[in-house]
Amino acid sequence: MKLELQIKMNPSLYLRDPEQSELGKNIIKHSIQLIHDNGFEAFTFKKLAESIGTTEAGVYRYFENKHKLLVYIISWYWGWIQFQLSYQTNNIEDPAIKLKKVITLLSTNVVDDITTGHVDEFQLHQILIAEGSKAYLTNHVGKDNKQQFFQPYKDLCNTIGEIILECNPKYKYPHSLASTIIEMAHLQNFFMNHLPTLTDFSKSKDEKEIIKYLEELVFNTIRL
Amino acid sequence: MKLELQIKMNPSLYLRDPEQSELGKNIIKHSIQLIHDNGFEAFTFKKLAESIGTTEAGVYRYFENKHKLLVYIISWYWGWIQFQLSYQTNNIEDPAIKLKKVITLLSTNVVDDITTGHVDEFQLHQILIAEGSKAYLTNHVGKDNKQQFFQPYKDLCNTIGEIILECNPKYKYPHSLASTIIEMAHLQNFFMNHLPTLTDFSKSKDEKEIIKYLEELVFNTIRL
DNA sequence: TTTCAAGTAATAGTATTACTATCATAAATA
DNA sequence: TATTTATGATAGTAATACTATTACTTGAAA
Repeated sequence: MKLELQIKMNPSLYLRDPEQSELGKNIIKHSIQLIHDNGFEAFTFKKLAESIGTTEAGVYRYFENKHKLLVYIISWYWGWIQFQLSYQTNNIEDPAIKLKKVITLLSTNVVDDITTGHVDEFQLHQILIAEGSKAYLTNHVGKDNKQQFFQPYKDLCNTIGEIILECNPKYKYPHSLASTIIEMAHLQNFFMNHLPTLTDFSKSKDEKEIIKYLEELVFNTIRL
Repeated sequence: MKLELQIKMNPSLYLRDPEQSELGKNIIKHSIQLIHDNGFEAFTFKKLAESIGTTEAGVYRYFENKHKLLVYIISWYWGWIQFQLSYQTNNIEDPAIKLKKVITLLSTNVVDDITTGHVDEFQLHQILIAEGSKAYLTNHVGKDNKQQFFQPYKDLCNTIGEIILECNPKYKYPHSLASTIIEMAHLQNFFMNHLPTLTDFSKSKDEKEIIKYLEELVFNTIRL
């Protein structure tokens, strides 16, 4: 039996639900491919339409603009990470082990058993590293936030914050530390591969080094 | 006597040196104003030209495109921070005090004595918070890096790394910790103001809280 | 004093992007 | 069978990101 994972998305992100049609699924699939290959700036609905074999207008029936499409796939990713997290930490008692799982999960390209159809999680992880912050670094963050576009990110941050508090109930900055872990897992990876002198992992270029760095950072700050 | 601070810029960033003419200085000044007010995405050379009272072509004589202009003003900022850092830590022996100065410098809108003419450092700090990572989060990072566009950032990161090593010569991740400090000083500030549930500073919205958080993070991880 | 180059301004034009609108047709559904 | 719905095909617009051309101004060298 194959399990199908469905992640519930904020309907304000789309005009027509891309999960409900072949064209919709193709839009998601090819968006991930194209953004991964050429970056978000070079990504246009015209190129996307050509790559799918539909027209620009066809894409616009699903997504108002490319920013919402980016937020959509990023939200999907956070939902998926949230699931992975609850799955992987299920039945684990020790919060320190849970927190280590979190760090590893965020720092690694997870190879997954559970099928998610048209979504390539490896490419999505790469997109998050290079484009993730573009979802919120806009002059319309406030508006987007009011529409709950960043809820999956916030939920994840809260979940991680709770694990941090399980480790040390007196720690004062669980949310900030959670967002630091998330962002740094990605950013140190980007630096390691593109601006290596900003890190200490340039020789090995190994994600495990990032994990070690983050573990040291996190566990030293929460054990007071 | 007023001191004039001149920061040497990478000539590959511009076509004509903006420091050498009134129009050039106006381009820098109004760019900072416009990017600060409307964000980098909404910023165009046409709007810039209108705001200065010149033409689009006039701007293109100085900068090839708006990305290079962004990198220019960001590089200028890192050069300025580098100067502030050496100025403020001059004659200080204790590396821990130096490191605290670093954290405060990066987290705070510095009000400055030394005149820098047409540049508004307060607005620049805000630009760095919201747009800083867009300088390198592109599909042409590699090319830009080869042209040394990120040298001022790297220099700063090395300087901070050295201070970290003065605190603890055995610490294994001085560069990664330095880039973490820099990026988090900005990102936690952005989150505090725009996505407050990702931080623990939402009530006070006070930069001093960020400084405390970062100090705890940094000093707990380097004292092993 | 002329001239010649460098800087600036004004205007026009192009390719691409980010959309919107319209109409036809095929498939699903009532 | 009628009708809604999704898609496809085509066209068009406003804005963006440039490039090119011409002409005027100024200041320094010949």
